[in-house]
Amino acid sequence: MPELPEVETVRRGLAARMTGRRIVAVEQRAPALRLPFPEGFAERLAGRRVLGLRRRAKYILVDLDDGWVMLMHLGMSGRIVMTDAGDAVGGAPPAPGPHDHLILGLEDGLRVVFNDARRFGVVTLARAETLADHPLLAALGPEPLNPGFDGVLLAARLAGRRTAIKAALLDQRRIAGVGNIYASEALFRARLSPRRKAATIRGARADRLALALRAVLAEAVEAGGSSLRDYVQASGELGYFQHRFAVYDRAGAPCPRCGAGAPIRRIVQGARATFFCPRCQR
DNA sequence: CTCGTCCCCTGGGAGC
DNA sequence: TGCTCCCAGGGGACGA
Repeated sequence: MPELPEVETVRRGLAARMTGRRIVAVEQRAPALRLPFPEGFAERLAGRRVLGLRRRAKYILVDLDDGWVMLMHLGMSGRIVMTDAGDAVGGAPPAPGPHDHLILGLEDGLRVVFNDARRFGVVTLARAETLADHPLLAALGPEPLNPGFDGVLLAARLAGRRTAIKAALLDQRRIAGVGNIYASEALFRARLSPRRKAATIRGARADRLALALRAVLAEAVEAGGSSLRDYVQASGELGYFQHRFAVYDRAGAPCPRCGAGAPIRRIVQGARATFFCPRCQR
C-alpha cells in the first residue's frame, strides 16, 4: 500500500493518540511478517510508555521510554487502525480479524491493530541511540520533504546511474519514501520521461523533479494519502488523493496537460507499472 | 558495484 | 456461480 504520504498520514494519526500513553497489553498473533518478530517481543513492549512517533522513509518509528524504538513497515497491504474501548459492542473487544498480526492495548482503552494480509510488512525493535545504523535504515537516501532537498541534492543522488529515472526513484537508497504511484505522478509534473537515464536528471531538470516530488508528496499528505485497495488512515478514514492522480492507473485516458490527442500510456519497468504521457514527458 | 528478474503472500477483479 | 489468470502503494535475494 503505502508510500511516504500514506505512512506519514498514519504516523500523524497514531501520534495524536499514542503519545504519552503506556502500552498495557500486547497480543502478537503471528511469529513473523516479512521478518520474524524479535525474541520476547510482547514482553519487551508491555509496560512501555510511548514518547513519540517519527517517520523515516516508509518506516514508522515509535520511541519508547526504555531506549528502544519499535520500527513498523506496512509493506504492500499493511494497515494500522485504532479503535476505542467505547467502540466495543457490549463492552467486549472485537474479535481479531484473520490478518490482525499485532494488537496493542494502551491506557484509556485505545487499541492499535496492525493488519497485513500479504505479510510483506515488518515490525521490529531497535536501540534509539544507534537507530540510524540499523540495517533496515542505514542505507536510506535523503527525505524529499526535508528542507535541504533540492535539485542539486537530487542530481547528486542520481549521478552515474544508468538505470531509468523511474526505477531510480523507487530505489530507497537514492531517495527515501517514493513508491510506484508518486514516482509516476512526480515525473508527469516535471515533464520528464520515466525512461530517461537517471544520470541525465541534473540542472534545470533536477530542479523541476525535486520541486515536483516535494509538491506531489506534500499534497498527498494533505489529502490523507491515496486509498486504492488496502490503505486507510489510522482513524479508519480513507485518503482521497487518488481522485487527483494525473496519470497513475489512467492508461488510455486523455493527458490532463496536452489533451485528448495524447492518451496516457502504461509500460512496465522493473516488473512494475509506469504511467506517463508520451507527448509531454521528455 | 550495478542492473534486471523473480519471488515472498493473499485477495480482488476481469474474463470465460 | 465458479474457475483461472493477472495484478497490486514494497523490497530483498539472486545471477549476469
